[in-house]
Amino acid sequence: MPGQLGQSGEDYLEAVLVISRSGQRVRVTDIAAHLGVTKPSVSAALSSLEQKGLVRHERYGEVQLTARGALLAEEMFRRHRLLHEFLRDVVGVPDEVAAGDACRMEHVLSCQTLQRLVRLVEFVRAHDDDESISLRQLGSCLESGDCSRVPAQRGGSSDEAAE
Amino acid sequence: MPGQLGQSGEDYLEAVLVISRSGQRVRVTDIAAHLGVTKPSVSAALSSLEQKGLVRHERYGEVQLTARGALLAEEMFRRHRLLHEFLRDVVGVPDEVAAGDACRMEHVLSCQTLQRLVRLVEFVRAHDDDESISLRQLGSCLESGDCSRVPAQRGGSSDEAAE
DNA sequence: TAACAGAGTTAGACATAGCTAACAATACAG
DNA sequence: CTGTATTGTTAGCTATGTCTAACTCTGTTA
Repeated sequence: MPGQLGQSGEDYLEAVLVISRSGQRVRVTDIAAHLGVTKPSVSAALSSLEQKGLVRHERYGEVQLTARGALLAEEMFRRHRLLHEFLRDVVGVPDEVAAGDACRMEHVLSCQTLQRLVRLVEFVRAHDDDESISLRQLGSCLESGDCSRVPAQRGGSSDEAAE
Repeated sequence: MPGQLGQSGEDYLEAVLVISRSGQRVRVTDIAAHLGVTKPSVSAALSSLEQKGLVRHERYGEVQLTARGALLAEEMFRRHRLLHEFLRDVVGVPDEVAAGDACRMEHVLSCQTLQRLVRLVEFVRAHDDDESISLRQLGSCLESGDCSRVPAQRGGSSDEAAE
C-alpha cells in the first residue's frame, strides 16, 4: 500500500527517519552504515527518492524528508515496530528473529492485515493477565476494532499502522 | 531459509508443484498462466532452476521437479497454505487479502516464526469453541509446541511448515 | 505430406539495486 | 592557507527478473 516505491526505497526513507530521530544529522555515510550498503548505493537511492519528491538532498549536503516523504517514512516505521512487537510478544519468537522478519514483512503486508495485527497486539497486551478469555472474544475484538478492553465499549486505543 | 533462490525462483518451483498436483502435465505455458508472466520469463527461470538442479526440462519438453526441487516446492507450498490460513482464520482478513499477503510473506519469514504460526493456527482451531482459554495457555502452547489440545499432552498434530 | 496453430526459444531491451574504483568536494589541523 | 582525512559523487560493471518481437519447433489435420 505504501506506494510505488519498492522495498528498497522504503528502507532508505525509514533509515532517514530513524537517523534523524536519533538526533544526528542525516548524511550519506550514516544511511549507508544504517542499512549496510555502500555510499554510491545511497547516492543513487537518494536521487531516485528526490525525483519522487520524498526527500531533499543538495549535493554534498544533508538529507531531509519532505512532508510526503515523512508520512511514508512514518508509516514504514510504525509497520516495522508493530510487526516486531507482534512477532515478539504475540508469536513469541526471540527478539532478533522478530527484528529480522519484521524488516522483511514490513514491505509486504496489506493495510487490512496490518490493522488487524494492531488489534491483535492490543488485545494480547490488554488481556495477558486475564485467566479466562475465549478466542471468541478475540475474534469479535478483531472484528469490532476495540481491542484494548474486552467487555465494555471503551474507544480508547490509538496508533494506527495503516494507510 | 529455503535457500539462495530468491522469491522468484521459489514462485516458479511452487507453480510447478501446484500444476502437477492438479493432474495436468506441466508446460511453460501453464506456468506462465499460473504466475501471470510471459513465456520467455518462464524459459529463463527454468534454465536457472535447472542449473541449480531443482527441475528437469528438456527443450520443448515437460517440466519436472527433481527430488531436491520437490522438497523445496513442498516447503513453499506448506508455507503458503499456512500463511493463508493464519491470515484468514486467526487474523481474520478476507480470503483474497489473505491470499495476496500469503504470497508475499511466504518468501520472507524465518523458520522459527513459521513454526510458531503453525502452532498458533492449531491452537485456534482446537480451542475455537472453548469458552474460557487464557492467553497464558496460548503462550505455553506456543512454547511447548503442543497446540492441538490444551490440558493433556496428546502429541496429535502434524504438518510442519518449517525447515 | 504440407501447412498451420500452438508452444517454446532466442535476442535484445529495460528497470532495479547492488558493487568497486577513481575522482571531487569539504572540513579540519597544523 | 595548505595538506590530509573524511565525505560524496561519478562511471562502469554485475545480477536478477521482467518484457516484446521475431523466430523455431511440434503435432495435428486436411
